[in-house]
Amino acid sequence: MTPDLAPLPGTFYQRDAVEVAADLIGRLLVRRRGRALMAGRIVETEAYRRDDPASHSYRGLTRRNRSMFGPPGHAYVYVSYGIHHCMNVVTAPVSAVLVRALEPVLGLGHMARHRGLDGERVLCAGPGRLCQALAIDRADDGTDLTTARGVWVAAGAPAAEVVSTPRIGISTAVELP
DNA sequence: CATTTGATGTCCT
DNA sequence: GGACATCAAATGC
Repeated sequence: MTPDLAPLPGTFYQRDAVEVAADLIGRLLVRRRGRALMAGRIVETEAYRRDDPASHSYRGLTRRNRSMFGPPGHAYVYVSYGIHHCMNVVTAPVSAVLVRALEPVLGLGHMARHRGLDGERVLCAGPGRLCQALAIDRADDGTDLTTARGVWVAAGAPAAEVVSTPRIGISTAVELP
């Protein structure tokens, strides 16, 4: 019953961000750091197209968002509110999908340790929390998600049904689903 | 229980 | 100086 952890191919990311955001639900976000192997089922995502005023790419290239202007299929990791890290997958064109929540699947002990928790059970619910659980930070920005190094996305079991809601935690362009 | 506040990198005006 | 794709702890009902 070991899940297939092979990375999804680059073609997966060569699509519109909204399409990729829906297709990511049910997939596995896999993290290997040294001997530690962790994985979680992606259960919540958010698409940020280039023409979205809430997207970091909307106002053009900066030092922070450089990865969003690179090839699809790479990671865009940024620092949020000066404290937390958030991880996106870059899609075509100059767009990205924020990974907002995971259902922990593999390496829960590592996740809990990275979170600095003992009894706490909220491991990966929230973009900042999941990056802390998987020990993802700016050093992982730009990682090629199509190779099994560092961090990547595996096939998992794509969700049969995906629901769309107003976006979470933003104040610009809140009307976009 | 709900609401407020403190932590503070990066980009904005 | 202010805003922000956040989170946890403190404070107020």
